[in-house]
Amino acid sequence: MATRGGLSFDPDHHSITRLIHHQAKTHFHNNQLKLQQILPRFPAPPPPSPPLMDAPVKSPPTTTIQFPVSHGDHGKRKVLDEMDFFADKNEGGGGGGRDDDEEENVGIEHHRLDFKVNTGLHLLTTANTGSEESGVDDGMSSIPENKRSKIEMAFLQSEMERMNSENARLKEMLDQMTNNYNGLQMHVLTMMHQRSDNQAGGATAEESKNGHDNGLLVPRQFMDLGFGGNEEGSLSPPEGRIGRDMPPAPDKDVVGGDEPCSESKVQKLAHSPRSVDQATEATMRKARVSVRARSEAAMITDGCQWRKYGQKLAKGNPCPRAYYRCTMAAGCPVRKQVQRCADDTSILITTYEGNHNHPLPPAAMAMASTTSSAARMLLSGSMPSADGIMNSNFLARTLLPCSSSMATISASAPFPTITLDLTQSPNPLQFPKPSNQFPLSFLNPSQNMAAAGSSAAAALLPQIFGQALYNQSKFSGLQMSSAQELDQGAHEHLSSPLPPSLHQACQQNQLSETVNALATDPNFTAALAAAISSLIGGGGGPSPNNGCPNPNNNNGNNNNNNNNNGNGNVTSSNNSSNGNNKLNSSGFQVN
DNA sequence: CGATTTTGACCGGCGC
DNA sequence: GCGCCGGTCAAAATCG
Repeated sequence: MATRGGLSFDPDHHSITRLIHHQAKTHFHNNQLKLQQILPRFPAPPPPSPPLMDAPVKSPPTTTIQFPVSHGDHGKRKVLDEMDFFADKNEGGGGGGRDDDEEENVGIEHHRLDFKVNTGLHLLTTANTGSEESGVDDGMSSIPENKRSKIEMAFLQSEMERMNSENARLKEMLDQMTNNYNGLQMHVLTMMHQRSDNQAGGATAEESKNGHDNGLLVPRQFMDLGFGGNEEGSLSPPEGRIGRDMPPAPDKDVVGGDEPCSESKVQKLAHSPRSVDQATEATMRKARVSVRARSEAAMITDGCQWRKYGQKLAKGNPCPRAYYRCTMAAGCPVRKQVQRCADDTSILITTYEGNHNHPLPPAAMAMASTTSSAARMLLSGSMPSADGIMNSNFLARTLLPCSSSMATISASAPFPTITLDLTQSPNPLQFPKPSNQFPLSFLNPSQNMAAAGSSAAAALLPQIFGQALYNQSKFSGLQMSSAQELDQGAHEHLSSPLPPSLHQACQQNQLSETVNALATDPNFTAALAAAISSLIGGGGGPSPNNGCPNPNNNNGNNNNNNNNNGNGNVTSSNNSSNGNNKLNSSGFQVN
């Protein structure tokens, strides 16, 4: 490694760029030698590089070797040259800037290009891109030092650009393959699950009818990812059910939150004409999906719009619990509770209940599909038995194939609850680190990510947590008929400020990396939190709405109306993050 | 001024 | 029956 092709590589510097440079030059030199053997008609390249790099200098007339150089002499010659070598197809397509007098050389050029393409691996061939650079080597001795260094610099730059783009392409491909793999895995698992359900008599025809019990579910134009609109429609008045607008009685009936798993109610419903559906619905509505995510924000981004309707201090947790209901549609019964973990206040626990009865934006759909799938599977597994016995491992794998340890089921009543823990590290095999993956990632991973789309990351910071969840659900493969649809949705969701390439890189690479990084890299998490804080501008950062209150919740915990902490005045300090609440409600802001 | 948040009060289930 | 507790209501306050 120290020496190659007669050039010495200084191991002390460990300069990758030098190495690349050296290898490229070596390859090119070899190719040039072969060229000269095979195409004796063409004289050995006169020191072409200087003209190549220092544009204005006389360029050898029609010397074929120089031909590519003369193509796109518009300043960014490097790139054009590179493109030329790869795109002989494109070349034929009427390459801009080709002179007529050069036409006679076309055949020769193609011949030569073909040869070059066949001389080695694609990667190496591209390394030869600066074929004219060969002249760099050849004429190196006669070139002034500064010119030589210039040439080398330019070459290195072009090399790096090329490698970066290649790196991005490879990443893309790998991500797609990963997605496909996960999707297939999901399909297999869900089919197995379906079969086992059918055997156990548990997988209901209802679910199948509704198309909710397998991973092949069609998105249903974003409609009610939980139980179909039929159920919600049948149960819920079309509108005016939220908050003050809604008549009290129907609300409670519909929400059913007041009767935790009461069998009497289920039985009552079972006797009604809509018995099975209703019973399932009633139980379903009580099923809860809890998402644990490490976040300093007051609320994770799930794409929905929420309105806070209450806050209390729950027993055993000094952090207040906030109650939200979905406000994206008038009658949406979905509610969620947000509370920080008592043990680790950096963990935000979001518990969802119910199913949306309205269209959802893609980002929201991802979360909704994940949670509603979790709830459905939880119920489908738990309903037949009183204890809610089911194979949690299977469920976990089905929900989160990337990390089977991330989903846990709480057997504790009153509500069957499944917890998706996004605070744990996913299986590293699912997302190999870029640095291991791509030989050209001589940047450290964070740099790599930054290179992939740092600006995009900045633009997406408010969504990253949601995107983490989004990707999680994406890889779960639940509810989505194809990864493309999710991708599309994500593209729509992310589309605005990004150029296509960056957009795609961001979508397919960065976000998945982000998920990984979020779970694995504490530094990244910290940086992310800091960035979010700065974005929010509050600076106060980690004193979110539901952040643990100051320890002055004197009266302690167990007052009837816990939210007032006993004297009603303290609450304002508890909720001192008032300003934050506003932002929270958007559902697209991680506040 | 409408939308949202705050917050004290209220309701209902549950355990004793 | 009583108190605890989780959950919700709804008037007042706040925000944009």
